[in-house]
Amino acid sequence: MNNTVILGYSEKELKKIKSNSIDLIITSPPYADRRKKTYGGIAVVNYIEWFKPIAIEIKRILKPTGSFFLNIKPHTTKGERELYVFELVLFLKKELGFMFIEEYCWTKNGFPGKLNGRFKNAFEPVYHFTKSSPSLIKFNPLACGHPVKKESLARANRKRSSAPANGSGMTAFNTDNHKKLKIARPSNVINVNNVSNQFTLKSKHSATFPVGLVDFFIKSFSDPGDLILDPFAGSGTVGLSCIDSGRKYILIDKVSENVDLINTRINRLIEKL
Amino acid sequence: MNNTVILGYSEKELKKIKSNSIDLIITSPPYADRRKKTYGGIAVVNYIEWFKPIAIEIKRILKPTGSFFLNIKPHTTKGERELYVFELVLFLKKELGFMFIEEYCWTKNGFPGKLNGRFKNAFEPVYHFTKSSPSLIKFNPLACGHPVKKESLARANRKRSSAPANGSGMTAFNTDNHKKLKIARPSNVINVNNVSNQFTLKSKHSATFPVGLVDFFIKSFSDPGDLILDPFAGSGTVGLSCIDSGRKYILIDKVSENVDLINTRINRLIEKL
DNA sequence: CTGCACTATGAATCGCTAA
DNA sequence: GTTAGCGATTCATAGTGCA
Repeated sequence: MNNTVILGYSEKELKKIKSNSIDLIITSPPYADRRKKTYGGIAVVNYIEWFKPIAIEIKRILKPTGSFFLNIKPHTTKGERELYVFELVLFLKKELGFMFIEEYCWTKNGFPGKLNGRFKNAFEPVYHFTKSSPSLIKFNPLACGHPVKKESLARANRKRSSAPANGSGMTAFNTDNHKKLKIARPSNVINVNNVSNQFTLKSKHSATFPVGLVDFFIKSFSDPGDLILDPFAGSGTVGLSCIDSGRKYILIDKVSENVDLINTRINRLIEKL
Repeated sequence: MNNTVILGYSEKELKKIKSNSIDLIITSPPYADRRKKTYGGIAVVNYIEWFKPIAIEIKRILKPTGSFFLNIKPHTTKGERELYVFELVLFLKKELGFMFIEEYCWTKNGFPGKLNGRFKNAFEPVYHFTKSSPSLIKFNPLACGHPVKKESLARANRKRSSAPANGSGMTAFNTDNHKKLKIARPSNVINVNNVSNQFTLKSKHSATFPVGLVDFFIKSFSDPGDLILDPFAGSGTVGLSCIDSGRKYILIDKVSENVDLINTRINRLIEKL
């Protein structure tokens, strides 16, 4: 069951997947009170209950070395930001037994919008869960590292006139990381601007995450040949990232227009290669 | 009781402050399991219980038009990020009756650390609470807006050859905001790098938030002459921001070295003016 | 005045060691 | 066993001094 796009309900389709068989799961499920036309619009008060059967299957099919990334941000109601996402994260750890590793911050160019009672929203969280201790998790910390800045590198290569005043600090600039790899450790803030798909797609699907964001997690937390799953595939961005990086994918969506769109995008990418 | 620096315990000192008298409260309390030497190191399991009496007083003394900003980020334990901060935010809303307006994201240059099992931490949240509906809250949305980029302004002034294909998007560029004020609406992501205080302070106090971050909230959510409170003043950055922007301040800290440090920094700033 | 060299440090994180 | 404390690692930045 590799490189498949499935039209169906995740709560049913995930049951057909073998336990401990998926290397990485990354998804942006429908947010509460959103996408009413395509996904029915889950109410805030029902959100955890709605997500629970999905989460149980995710935990079952994820490999012990695997990671689960959840992108979700609550909307505002009458000027207040909803808090069901915090409750969901707590539920996944305390009730379902996931380990909560980290919250990443995806920063983007927010929609300018009106000068109303709040600033524009320019970030979304991505929550990172695992089944086992993080020391056992597949992790390539420098896969998405950015080049060390010129000044830092220059300083590393410069001859020291004297030892540092104390034991800390400057010693670091003589490490393999700087001198050989020239790659700096990435941070948990990932800046990828939203891209409009109005010029590339004739579709009404609102773009979820951009491919650059998905790339970051797939490259950092899986290896080529690994199997990646997105149970709410939307426009199929996860599939495109997998093709680019040599991973296999399973994409599930219950909306047939989305599945058509995914196949169109994938075929177009494959033709290019 | 204006422009005062108080040596004392916040849970006691706040009781002396009149109800509905403070325009804005911004603070970064000691995080759980941190600063054991100066603040005793509150355990994760006791954190909400510890913060509750402070929060009750904050709600009492804050004006109905006022805002309360809380900067706190949980540490990691054995590779997992703690979740007590999410529980605290839920508690403040559900049990104490605060309104939760927004989560802001402060991005900074993270501590490099070694190439272990996680990326470096380069952001902290700031949670925004109020006592009343956000439509009643004091808010200057453009106080910290940055100038509109040249290209956006050019587009706004350019004559449209045709109406936009759909109702969204381009219309925003014809607003007063762009054409008259030439100020762009700020976002909820605030990038202020940490600054070393090695040359400005001979002190062991680690700088909490930088003055640029405090400026952002004080200018956006209060007016000149307003009264600002920081119940965990630390090195007194909130006081410096108030002096710069013409606000009055009450700073409280239980560590006498911190109070000395605050007075030194304030006196030095006043001498410069 | 500009530019470059140099330094210290940041609510970091993990793992080892001593108590 | 359990925990507190300390050492090692690491990179962007701003202030300072000097050419």
